[in-house]
Amino acid sequence: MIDKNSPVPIYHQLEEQIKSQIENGSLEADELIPSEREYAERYQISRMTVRHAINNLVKDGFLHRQKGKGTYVSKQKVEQKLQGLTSFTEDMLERGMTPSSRLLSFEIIPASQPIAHRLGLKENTPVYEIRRIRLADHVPMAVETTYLPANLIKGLTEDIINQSLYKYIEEKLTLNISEASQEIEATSAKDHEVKHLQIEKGSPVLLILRTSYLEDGTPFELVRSAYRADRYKFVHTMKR
Amino acid sequence: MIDKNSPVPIYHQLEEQIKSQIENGSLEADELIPSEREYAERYQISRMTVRHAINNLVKDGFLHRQKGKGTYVSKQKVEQKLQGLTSFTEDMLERGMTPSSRLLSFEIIPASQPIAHRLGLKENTPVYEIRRIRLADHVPMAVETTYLPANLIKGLTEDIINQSLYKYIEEKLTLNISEASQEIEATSAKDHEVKHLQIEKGSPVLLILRTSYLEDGTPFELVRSAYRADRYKFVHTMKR
DNA sequence: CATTTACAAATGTCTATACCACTATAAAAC
DNA sequence: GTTTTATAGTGGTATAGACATTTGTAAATG
Repeated sequence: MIDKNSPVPIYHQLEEQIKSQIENGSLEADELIPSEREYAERYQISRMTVRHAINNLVKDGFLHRQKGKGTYVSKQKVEQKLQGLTSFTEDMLERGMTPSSRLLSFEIIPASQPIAHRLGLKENTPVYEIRRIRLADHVPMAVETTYLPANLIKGLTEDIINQSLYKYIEEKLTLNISEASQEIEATSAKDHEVKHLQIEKGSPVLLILRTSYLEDGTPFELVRSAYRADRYKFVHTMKR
Repeated sequence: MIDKNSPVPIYHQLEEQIKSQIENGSLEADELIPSEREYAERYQISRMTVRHAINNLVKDGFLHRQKGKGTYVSKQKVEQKLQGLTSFTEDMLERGMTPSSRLLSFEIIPASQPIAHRLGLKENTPVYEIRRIRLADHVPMAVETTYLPANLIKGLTEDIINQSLYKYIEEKLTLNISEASQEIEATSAKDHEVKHLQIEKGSPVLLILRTSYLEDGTPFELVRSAYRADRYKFVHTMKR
């Protein structure tokens, strides 16, 4: 079960083991899992290592602790997936749809004041501007405009943004994407959105403005998306 | 600085101290904080205790670690507040507005199939149904319908929901609120929403459907909110 | 029988130490 | 001068033990 000589840390092995026992049902919801001391004894590992594993599972909502009693398995939530910061492509694949894009424009422009402000740049700093129609199963889903600081996200090409921008940022540029903040509102479709999304004039659209950050807090991406309200619903979870 | 005899844990004291140093600027963004060994030496505490404190701050996005180098202060995000699961009242106060409510109805009804399903109940199980108009600075902001399992959230009164429902659940019922999942979409206002929100027919509204969970994963609340799109924007952050 | 007390078991906090992997730099070798 | 090698410092993992706090139960007490 636990391989002490494996390069993968013991706490992570135990974590995965408990998680799979929850998922395959051998540990049921509301059930008390073995105590920390029992895990430690059973696998001949330290109790602190067991705590490390269990703490991670508590943080992710799989378990919850009760002092003096023990650690219980939490019920599976209805929306267990589709959380966290994802790209349009990742999002659509999760929903079981086939994502594609139609590129409207791709250029470097000087940042306007509001865009510069949100990206923490000086006005007129060069930024990539990428305008796209996003499709799901070949039907227009959203019109999207992305701004990226050209001095930070270097060497962008059409190929890269057609593949995976996040993958490029994380693997080629070795930058750590940490989090994003979003503003979500409802509006009526503007003229160009009516055209691109093939909807009636005045139809409601879901407007999402996202600012994404690297690990050190630097904003690296600003995305304005206008989604067809009849085809898209934003889903997320949040902690108390 | 650190009081070993305090009933508040050492790791928590250190956590608060570092956090306040970040907030008052004595630790600046991108700066390397003292090493774990240095904190341990300086306060004569164990390095594991220091790690406990730092890990919590990393989890909350105040710091980020880099193996072999050290631990850095992260830049403050623009939207640092207003994250996490909050009530309408908490939300409005954060936004600097004065919240109030107008109760439309408050009764116990048998749960319809869709409501029962989302709350993990059998059909016709009794649930509280609370219909309210939510106001901010005395202007209608949203119409809201809340469903609560009557067998779980016992003893509800009008007084309680006019005060703080979450406070009642957490303190009087001693239940631990853990998280919520939300579905957010844009629609056109229905007739009754037009009336209650004092908006034009066909105006866009932001529809939020929230299911809230206790620590053990039990759903305890279902809320359907229709917000005036011209006055409300939903803001949140999410981790990669 | 009811109440109090004692105890066992669980998680929570904390210590002191050890070794690993990674990074940057200084010293040594070429 | 350039390359290699050693070294020191950092966070990452792991150990073995100690005591505190909370909870439930069993035993002692009234």
